Amino acid sequence: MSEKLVKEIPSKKDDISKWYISVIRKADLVDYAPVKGMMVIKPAGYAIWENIQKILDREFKKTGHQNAYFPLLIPESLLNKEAEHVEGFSPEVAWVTLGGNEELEERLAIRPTSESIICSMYSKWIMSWRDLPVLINQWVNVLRWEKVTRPFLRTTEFLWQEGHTAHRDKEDAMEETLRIINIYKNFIENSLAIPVIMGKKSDKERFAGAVETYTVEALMPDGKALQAGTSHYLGDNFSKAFDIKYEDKDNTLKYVHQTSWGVSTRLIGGLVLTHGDDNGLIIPPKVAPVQVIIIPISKGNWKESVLPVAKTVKERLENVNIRVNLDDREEYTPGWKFSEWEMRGVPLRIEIGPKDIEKAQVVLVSRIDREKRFVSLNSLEDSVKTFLDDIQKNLFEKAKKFRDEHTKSSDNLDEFKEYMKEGRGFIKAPWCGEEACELKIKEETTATIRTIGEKAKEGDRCIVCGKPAKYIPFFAKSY
RNA sequence: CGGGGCGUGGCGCAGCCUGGAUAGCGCACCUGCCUUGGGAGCAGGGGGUCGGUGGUUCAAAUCCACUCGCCCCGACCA
Repeated sequence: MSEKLVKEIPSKKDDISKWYISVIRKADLVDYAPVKGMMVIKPAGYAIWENIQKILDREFKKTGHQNAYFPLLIPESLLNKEAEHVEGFSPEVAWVTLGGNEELEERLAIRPTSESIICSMYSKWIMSWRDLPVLINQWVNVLRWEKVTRPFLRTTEFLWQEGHTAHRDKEDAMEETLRIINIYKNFIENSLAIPVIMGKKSDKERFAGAVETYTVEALMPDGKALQAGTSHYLGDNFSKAFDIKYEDKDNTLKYVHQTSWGVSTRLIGGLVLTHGDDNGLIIPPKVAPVQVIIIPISKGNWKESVLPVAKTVKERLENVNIRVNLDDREEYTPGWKFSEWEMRGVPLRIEIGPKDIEKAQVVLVSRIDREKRFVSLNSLEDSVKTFLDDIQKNLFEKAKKFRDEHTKSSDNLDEFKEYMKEGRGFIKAPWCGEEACELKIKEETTATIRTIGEKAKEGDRCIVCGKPAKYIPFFAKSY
């Protein structure tokens, strides 16, 4: 696997940024659009998103959520209602000021997130404790005027799902917040094969308007952390700002407690960075639009001998719901096709040639390391399923090994700085809980608290100020 | 938003410094022959006006100004 066949892709190790751009474009996931910072998600990329949606949406529905759709445009007066929220988002909001040729009386924000417009509706809809909880999600686009963009990882417009729920009290809302962050963790680890650490954000890193932000953070191969999903407990901040009250069993009016949560197309960027190699993309089987590519070895009278078998193999796999393609194009050689489908990230390849026909077998080849399994046609379906499962598992194990090897502990600031300079990665270090110390670390290393981690033990001292530590956060540079 | 780099057929680049004739190369594409178990070979062919605008000049891909976009580092950012 060391030899590099696709020479147009720069080495991942040498220059991960160039590698990333090169891979997503050669694998045909994305193209640049005419507007700065905006991208076209092409069919190969969008199909991954559809698979992400399918799996997550099922989880949301299973836990009682329903989908709805709220408008793209938000009146300025609504956006301004929750003070902290406005402050957090106003630098990156795009505005509509004209309707046709008429200047609008009130500017309309293109949603950067939908808390405000959804809360304005909730205040109309929620009257009684019997109306609660409200569990609504929407799959939509949002717009944020980002200064620096990179396809999938940070774009001006992106696709996401945003869940917005309302509950009777803190306990119920907090339970929801945690339920969702666990759904995210399980999905990202099991389906995307990306290990994450789950935890709370510090006050400084918290979502604008939230009481508590829970996050799942993944470590990318360059040692930087990627925020993969967040789930916020909003308390009654928004219900007070938007006047969302219900009459409880005890005949008193109470404010609802809310949550909001989301994951975005950024997950695709994380998937590419985590699993790809110098031959291109590797898509985990569970979300791969094409899980198996069949390449007939076009030799001699292959159209009469090999091709019919290849077609049968395809049908048999389709019958057990495996997403499979047959590349029977005549104009390309098998070797060319191997490289091409590897670059596109198809996790498993089936080769069928004259030799295999004689032996009533096919050759299965893993995208990860080109491990070959020669399997009997009789056991085709089971062999393929097993191999796909193995690939899914191996991708996760590989990523987890990397993550663990790049997670260090330190209780000494100089050592901390050394670690950050060299390999980067997660560093666990005791912290007193003060923002001043958090800022100092950021100034000196550019690392931020990704999650505040577990509670510190008796005797742990803050790595910056030396006072008793409250937590052992995970620090890292971030995307 | 600050510093740096780059925009030339679909992609990757050369040419620019030191202005001058038909803008060149590799890949991709089209036609034909021949091949096919790791990106085959030969022959023929099509396609660009040099990111945009303005200027200097007899003459601009090349010099100057402005502008748009992309990439990297930083700041900012859920």
